Amino acid sequence: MEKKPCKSEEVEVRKGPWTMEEDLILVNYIANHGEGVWNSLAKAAGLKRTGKSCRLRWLNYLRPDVRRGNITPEEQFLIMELHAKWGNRWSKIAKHLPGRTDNEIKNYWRTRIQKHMNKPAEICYSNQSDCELLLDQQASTSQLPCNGTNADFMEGSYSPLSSFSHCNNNDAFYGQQQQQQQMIVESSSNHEDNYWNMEDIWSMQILNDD
DNA sequence: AACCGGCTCAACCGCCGGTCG
DNA sequence: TCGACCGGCGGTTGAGCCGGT
Repeated sequence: MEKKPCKSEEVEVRKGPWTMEEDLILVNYIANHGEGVWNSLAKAAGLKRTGKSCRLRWLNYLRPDVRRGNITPEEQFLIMELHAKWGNRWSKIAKHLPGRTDNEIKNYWRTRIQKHMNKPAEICYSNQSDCELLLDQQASTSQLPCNGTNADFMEGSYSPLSSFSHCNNNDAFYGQQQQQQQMIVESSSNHEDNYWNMEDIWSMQILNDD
């Protein structure tokens, strides 16, 4: 009874960046068994990771409906509007941006929006015109990383769905995957052998799924 | 070409509330 | 009722990338 429970099993807990093998194991396991108790899942899948780490990796990166990069002007407007309303309630804000994670929104806010907060026009953005003012400022400083152009947005011709219309697939699940893969391919075409994208992960998962 | 500083974002940390035995 | 466990959340960190000098 002197032995502390579980301590001996905590010896080997991996931290740091996830490897492709770990991603594959996690995706494969969830595809076959679904999400469950994360600590148990980590052990059952044979991952030397904490349940928290697995959950975070799945929710922020591996989940098939995660959209990555290319925050659209409308999303930016929504983020600013909801942040003005709720403050740093990132998960609450994320619920109103399908496919976006709280972590991504949080990062986006801190790196792309917060640094401009000293500018007077950005202090109050409770309506569309305020947002347009901000977007106009950002356009002049080339700070807007998005698919749709500012001109599209200003002229009202831009639609948040239009950038993804090529993915209008009956199978929403794989449509989102394709959309995600395309974005990743477009944004990181110079990745070398040490990198991989969700196409790699999911194609391997599909192969292993039978 | 090398160095440096700023930027980005994946991942971790610590805390809190809910649930269950 | 209480303690252990778990998930969720917001804040923070650090490695890698990139552009400027």
